[in-house]
Amino acid sequence: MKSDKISEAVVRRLPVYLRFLNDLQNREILTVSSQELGQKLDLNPAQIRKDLAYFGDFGRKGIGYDVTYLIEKIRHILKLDQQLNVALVGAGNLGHALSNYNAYLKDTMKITAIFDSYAPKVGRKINSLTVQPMDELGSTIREQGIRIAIITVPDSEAQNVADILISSGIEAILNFAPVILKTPPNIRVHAADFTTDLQSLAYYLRDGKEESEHEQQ
Amino acid sequence: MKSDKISEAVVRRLPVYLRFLNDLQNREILTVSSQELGQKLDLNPAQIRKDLAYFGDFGRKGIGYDVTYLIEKIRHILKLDQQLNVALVGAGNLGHALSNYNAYLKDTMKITAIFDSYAPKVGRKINSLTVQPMDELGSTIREQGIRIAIITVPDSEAQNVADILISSGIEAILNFAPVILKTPPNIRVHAADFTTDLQSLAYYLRDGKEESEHEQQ
DNA sequence: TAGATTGTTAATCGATTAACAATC
DNA sequence: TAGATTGTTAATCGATTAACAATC
Repeated sequence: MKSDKISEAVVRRLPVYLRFLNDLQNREILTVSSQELGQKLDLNPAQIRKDLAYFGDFGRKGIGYDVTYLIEKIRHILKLDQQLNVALVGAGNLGHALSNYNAYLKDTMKITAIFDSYAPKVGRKINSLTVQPMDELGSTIREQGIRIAIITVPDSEAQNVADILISSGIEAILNFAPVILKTPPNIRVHAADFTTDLQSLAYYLRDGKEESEHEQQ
Repeated sequence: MKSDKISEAVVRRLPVYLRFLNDLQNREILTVSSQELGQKLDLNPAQIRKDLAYFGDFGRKGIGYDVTYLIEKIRHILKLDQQLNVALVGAGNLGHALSNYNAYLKDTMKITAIFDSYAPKVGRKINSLTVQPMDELGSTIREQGIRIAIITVPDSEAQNVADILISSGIEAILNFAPVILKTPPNIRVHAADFTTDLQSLAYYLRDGKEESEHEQQ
């Protein structure tokens, strides 16, 4: 059955499926079942079948899923079957690191513009991209048809940068700054804040006596 | 009411509360209600009260929560009231970037050792830490009492590094490599894979006609 | 045909939210 | 006292899992 509203949990699993399917394709495996998929990805096979069935009948009863076909379908669902240019704001160490992932993201998604407000950084080259000043942001976004931005500026600047991005027409933001951005409801924001990840990880450390009853899942 | 098993969703919100409370403390605000908290963090006030109540009665009816007291409590729950040393494996760009967050994490969590398997990187300095070879990993982890590790190596090496870390006694891993690590159930792993974030973000891009009915939440 | 595996409905489980008595 | 706000129970909502008919 098609459409309904798709939950965020489902959407977040799709890239995970895609990544593993690409792997299978590289190993020239033609077909995969929800059971194998579930085993490798630590997910319930019924969940995988259900996730995929939201978008169409991609499998064949008795057979499983054709790897190449499913890749194509998921890429389409995620809109990765078109070139998506990404802007990166904040040319610090983290921004620098992320721009290296261009190769991994292949042709479909690519950081094609880097901005920084700090004058001495402007004009420097990062992997063949030249760091641009913030006042070129609007025009570059329009020219390159950029719809997604990554924020890697210090937290004190993040909200301001987000506001500028949004007024320049950006639709989605991946925010690495450890702050909660206030944005209009039609802008999609994902938090990629590793300090939160790290701190929640500490909770699960074992600690001798009194709390050894929380089973770490 | 104390204990029960705490869900992961609850644990992941605690660092978010903590971050905002630190903010309030810096602004010398003494007290906060679940309503204000909910407003700023985009969460339901009842959820916040319930989350906190799992761990104790931290609030005062009619008043709210004492900021300083609540910070202290959450820090204790997350085990951030002790020094936690963190190992970082992979001295590439991303590893380099993360080591800069030491200042942000304050005294409680700190990257205190960096490892890399690539000989020319060994011996280099990154923010006052010297990159160590992989064969010093076990001894350093023991000496420094390190219990948490961050993996920032290429995906092809990630599983191998994880195995080494686990056999050296690490309890929790923050994994930046875009692979699903196979680990024993008593090891806590959080995925910090920004390629997944980015790809799921693309799903929510607007696209003219046929799919304009998925409301982006 | 027999075995495998999907798509889907129904059952279960868990998390979020509403409501309110207790109380500062 | 009146107003505010907690902690907690009950209601709701949503997501996961089990089960199975359909079918390759």
